[in-house]
Amino acid sequence: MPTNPDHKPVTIRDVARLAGVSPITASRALSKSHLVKAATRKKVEAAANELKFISNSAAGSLSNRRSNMVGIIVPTLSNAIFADTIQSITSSLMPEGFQALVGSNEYCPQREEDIIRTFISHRADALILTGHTHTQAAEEMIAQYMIPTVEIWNISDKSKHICVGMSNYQAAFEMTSFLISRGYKNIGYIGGILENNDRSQDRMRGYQKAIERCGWSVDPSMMRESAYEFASGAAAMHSLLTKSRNLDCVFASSDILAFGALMECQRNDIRIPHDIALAGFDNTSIGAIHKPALTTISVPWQRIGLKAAEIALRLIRGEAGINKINDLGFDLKVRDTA
Amino acid sequence: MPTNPDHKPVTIRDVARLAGVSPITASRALSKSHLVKAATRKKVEAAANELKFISNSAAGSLSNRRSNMVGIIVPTLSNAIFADTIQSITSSLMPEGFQALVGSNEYCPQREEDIIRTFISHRADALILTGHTHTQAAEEMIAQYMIPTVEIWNISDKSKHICVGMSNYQAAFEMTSFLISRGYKNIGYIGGILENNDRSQDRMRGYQKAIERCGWSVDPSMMRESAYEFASGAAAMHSLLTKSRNLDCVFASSDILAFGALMECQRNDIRIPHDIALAGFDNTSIGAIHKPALTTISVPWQRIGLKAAEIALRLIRGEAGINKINDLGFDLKVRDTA
DNA sequence: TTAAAATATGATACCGGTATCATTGTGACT
DNA sequence: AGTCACAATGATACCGGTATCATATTTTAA
Repeated sequence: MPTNPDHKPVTIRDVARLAGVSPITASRALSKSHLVKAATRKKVEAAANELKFISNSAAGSLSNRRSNMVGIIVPTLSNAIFADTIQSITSSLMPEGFQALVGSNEYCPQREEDIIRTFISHRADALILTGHTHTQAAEEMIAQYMIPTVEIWNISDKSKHICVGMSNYQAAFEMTSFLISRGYKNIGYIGGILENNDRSQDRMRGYQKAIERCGWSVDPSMMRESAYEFASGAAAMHSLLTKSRNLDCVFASSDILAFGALMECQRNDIRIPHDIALAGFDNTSIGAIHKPALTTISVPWQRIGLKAAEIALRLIRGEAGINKINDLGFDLKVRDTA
Repeated sequence: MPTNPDHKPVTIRDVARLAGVSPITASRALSKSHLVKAATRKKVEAAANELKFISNSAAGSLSNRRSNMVGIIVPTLSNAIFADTIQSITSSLMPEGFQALVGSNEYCPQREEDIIRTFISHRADALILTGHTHTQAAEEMIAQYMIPTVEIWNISDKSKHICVGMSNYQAAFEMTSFLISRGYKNIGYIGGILENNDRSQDRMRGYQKAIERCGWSVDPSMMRESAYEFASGAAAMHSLLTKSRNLDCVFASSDILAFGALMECQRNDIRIPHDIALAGFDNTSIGAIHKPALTTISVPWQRIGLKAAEIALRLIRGEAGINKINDLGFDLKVRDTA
């Protein structure tokens, strides 16, 4: 099991020798097969098979300046929506021969910068980043090394990069407007941490805008900022319940938070939606199956992953005519809780 | 944004020229700094900084035969426990300068084999695989290219590789025994898909063994096999409820399944644990916060990730004296549902 | 003071693929 | 038969680091 220092892996030259051709021909036979005769290709393939040759892609990428790797950065893997996005990106990338480099920055742009640096060091052919919030240095590296970059999960015409996602602002606005239209007057808000998180910020803006559009004024005491964890959502709900007696509805900017809030209500024998209505955001599978089922915003994360992977590949291939903003929309899922 | 074909990235030679030293000295200054004078190192660092040099690790790994990448394969990212494991592995790897290559095989060994092949192609320095079930060809590749390999999530003395995890058999055995000790007589079982999944198989064996130890006989009509999704767990519970009138307890081999089962019970106004007791496996965060809180097996997935990363690094460094089987144990979390 | 050892730097070659250009077949068409 | 276009293969060089060994410089020891 300890690494054997004098172990020589099979090289393309070994394959070429066994097949009786030159190394370049062997190389071509295995990658650009249309350039060699079928018979030659067969011989080379047989030899490669015989030796169980696995091409060294470091050597390949050094030569042709393509690493066949795409770097993906999400805030965290502990949130199912990001894990699922990565899943959908990687499964689009793999059949095209691309390997995903995965990193999570824990909502910290500085850490994102470090990850981008190692991705560039590995000469990732493209980057897929979450949101618009990056450090100056990160943007400069991306520009200097000219790495095609796609941003997912939020859209904005202010971004330098191509975006694939939906308007978090608009979705939060519509959900809040919907809640207002249902007659709720005192709508609390439980949002994610705002710092360095444009999605959280936009969702909060959407909530505020909808409140203001009714001529109401936004009441900061009805709003909570909390980490994306069940327990934090529960704590925020607890705080809202104790501070606001007339609360009749809560909009949580993530299903995780909504679920935490729901649990807190159950603990306090508050009936949902009878006593307090509740809405979430993200449409996680748990919210759909739970009873009462969670009213939420359905985000097309799977299509976001597919589209982001597709665009990344097109950028790598130098294709033109790619939309800068790719709005995949959202769905207001009205279910039991509101 | 389209790739500029005649863009020359900064190389170590550029840095060396600017610093007024040879390329090798520049290389040493940036990696093995103890071999150069402090003043020289300063000059080189300044030059690298000035040019915003990012070393090409493909070139480096071609030369020194170390890619600084570790390949990790889990069945899926859609299950929080695996996403969290990857999170904990990558955050251990990153400070040591290693990049994670992530792949998911969707519980299919053939796909795992393909992923391993691309990992070897990228010359991953080590592999971290889930469980013991691999194809013959995969084992041969690993042996031929002598890739240090760690298996996580299950332990077995039959495996060729180093294992980090816990005994799924023992845990299921103890949970079932606990349920029996609580007086339940008709314990149903909802397990994961058995094919190609040693964890599922071992958990089922543990359940069966505990039943048999009491002199009871295992009743296949009390057992269900289902995919790891809420909806499948609910469906399995539905099936159990309709087929087995005297069911008084259900052991689900995963919290996801248990949760689906719980929802199904709520839909049918079956009170838990009053009418039917329920136990899960994995100790996901949702089970802990839910009311009633889920009785389950706590698996130290975070420590599994840390330990696996640590061992992978030690294997890469050629250290000796690493335990073949690393049993990190488990905890029976007795909560509300049983 | 001088040899020996240790430190610092450099020249060259090589890792293992493939881009590039050159060469040799092969058939088509005049 | 001869010219041309094209298909198939090969020789060489290069991608951008670093291993290896050689050389120059300084320090230590005798």
